[in-house]
Amino acid sequence: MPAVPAVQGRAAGKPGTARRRAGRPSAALLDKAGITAAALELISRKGYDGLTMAGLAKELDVAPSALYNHVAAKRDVLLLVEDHLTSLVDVSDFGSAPWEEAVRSWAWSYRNVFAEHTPLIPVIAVLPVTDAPQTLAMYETVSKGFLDAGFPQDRVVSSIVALESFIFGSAYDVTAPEDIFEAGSMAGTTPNFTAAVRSAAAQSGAQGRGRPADVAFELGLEALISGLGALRG
Amino acid sequence: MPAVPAVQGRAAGKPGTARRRAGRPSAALLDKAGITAAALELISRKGYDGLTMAGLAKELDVAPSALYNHVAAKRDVLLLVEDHLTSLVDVSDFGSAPWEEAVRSWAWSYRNVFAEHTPLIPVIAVLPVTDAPQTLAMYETVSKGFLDAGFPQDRVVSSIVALESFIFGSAYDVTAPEDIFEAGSMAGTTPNFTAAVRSAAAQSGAQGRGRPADVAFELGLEALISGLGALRG
DNA sequence: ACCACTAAATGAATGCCATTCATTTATTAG
DNA sequence: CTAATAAATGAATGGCATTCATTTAGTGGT
Repeated sequence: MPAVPAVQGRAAGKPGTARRRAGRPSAALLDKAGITAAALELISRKGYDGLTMAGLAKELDVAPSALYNHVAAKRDVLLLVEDHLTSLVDVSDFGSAPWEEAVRSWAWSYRNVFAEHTPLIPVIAVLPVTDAPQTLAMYETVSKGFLDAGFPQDRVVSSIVALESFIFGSAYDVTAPEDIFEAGSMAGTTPNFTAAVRSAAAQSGAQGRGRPADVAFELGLEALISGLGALRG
Repeated sequence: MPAVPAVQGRAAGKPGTARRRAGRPSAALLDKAGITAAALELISRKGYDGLTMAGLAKELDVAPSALYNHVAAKRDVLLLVEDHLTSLVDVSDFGSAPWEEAVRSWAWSYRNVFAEHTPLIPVIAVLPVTDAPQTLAMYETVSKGFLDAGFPQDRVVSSIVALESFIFGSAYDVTAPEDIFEAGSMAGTTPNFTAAVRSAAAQSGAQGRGRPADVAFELGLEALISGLGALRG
């Protein structure tokens, strides 16, 4: 177990750098924190398509196979990233603000964080919480907020799951192109839909309303907040 | 353009079958409908991991490269499958039942169809409707339902998007393992969450309530229906 | 009737990717 | 001191989507 892992990356592989010889180095080059940081850096620079085990290894100035001493598979890397991102979600209003407001700020923050990381959503959705301590911590804070707000204990998890489902779906929506609903040559066959799309576009142009994805998210979130809020005892 | 494409598959590649010689065959072996059908068959048999271009080609008794005369990339195959699945979504209550009920049956049907096909969700979410005629047709029907129910034109699209986001997120939830929320060794540090999880499990065991994913979906859907319903003029 | 063009197939690459394994070297436990 | 373990390299491996040259068959124009 490495006590204090060495600084990682070291100006990743300058051309002239002497090749490291085989065998265990005196100080470990890798650890989970470093792998996570490098993965995030790589993702922000090249996107999720650019996140390959080979690319990650290069970022860390290490052979690809070295990564497998620390993670069993690429999925584990995604898991590390996911858990780190969850720690960025703002839960601070739980305990200090009314339930409605706490949910509102949590949900917006949660959506915004994962809108940039939608490839993780399939991973999260199936991820046992045991494997993700930060994620578990978030659930604890949110659960306490719901219980303190008077939710019956047996409705808390379902309510959170419902909100989360909406949040994940909405995160995808953020990544959609602006003109996703333009029917093009088919417009003639879909008069009602086409009119609705045009009307929404006109609205968002004239009014000071934000991006379509934000409008839909606000609409759905407020509906969920008031609908779920009615469950409180 | 093939007038009447030949029956496809033909007991896919019996060992003894003579190898087809190179060159264009008299009757086209492939078309989009056949590719779609074979893809669905393959998916249902081997799942989305088993849906490879090579596997699809084998299913159709054809060389992999032949597929590229009909689709530009694998993404196009997914698109064909997506559009076909959308045609299975039940929109029949729009026009014959009250708005609330129509939305309810549509949403359940939509979720159930895509719960088996979550790998398509990232594709759908970014898919311009022009490329998917069945999907466009669904939007038309649903839009008309909203307008007839008295929704202001400029809120229709946002409302549908909000519902869809919830539906997609909930489809993932269906695929989650039952014990996803078991905190295991960390349970001690998350008392509120752990209690809520146990309480929900007890409820669903004692009561006749369905799977957790169904409970959460119903909860969120009813909240959205009543929240969005308030927008009607 | 001929000929150029296009459509639809084969089969052989190509390059990328995650993962595995044998090997080497260093640290640690008994 | 020695055996076990940890952490690195480097060389496979097998699967994957995709491309390209080639072959054959239909089609439209003169």
